[in-house]
Amino acid sequence: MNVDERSYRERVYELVLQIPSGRVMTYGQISLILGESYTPRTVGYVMHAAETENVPWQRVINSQGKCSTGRLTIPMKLQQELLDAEGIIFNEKGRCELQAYQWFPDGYEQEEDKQTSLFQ
DNA sequence: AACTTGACGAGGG
DNA sequence: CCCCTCGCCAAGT
Repeated sequence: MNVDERSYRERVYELVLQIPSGRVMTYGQISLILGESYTPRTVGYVMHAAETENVPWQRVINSQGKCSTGRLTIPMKLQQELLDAEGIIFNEKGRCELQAYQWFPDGYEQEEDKQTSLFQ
């Protein structure tokens, strides 16, 4: 019951489980929300075991809007295909528009000032 | 107990 | 855009 008794991994999974289909979060974003000792790298470390834990691991990508699972067991192609099936569109370079797909939990919405100042 | 290894990210060239 | 370096820290050896 106590939140602090949950393992490092479970806190990450609990957050990932909340990501709606067709939306994504980044490793850095998750680390900022969980705070303390969580860093983008450790979040990535946790996620490599996520496929066996019944969590939508494909909805976590890097800050550039790309999948980065290629080096280990999971082909990047598979992650892209799963996200494509959820309606996410990747360009030729394997990148998607984070502005369109990134999801923020309640209380962590992106500040609007930043979005309006980005004229890309 | 020391050392290595990353599903990362920001910054600089 | 791509490539490199460095900081970060849990887990595995």
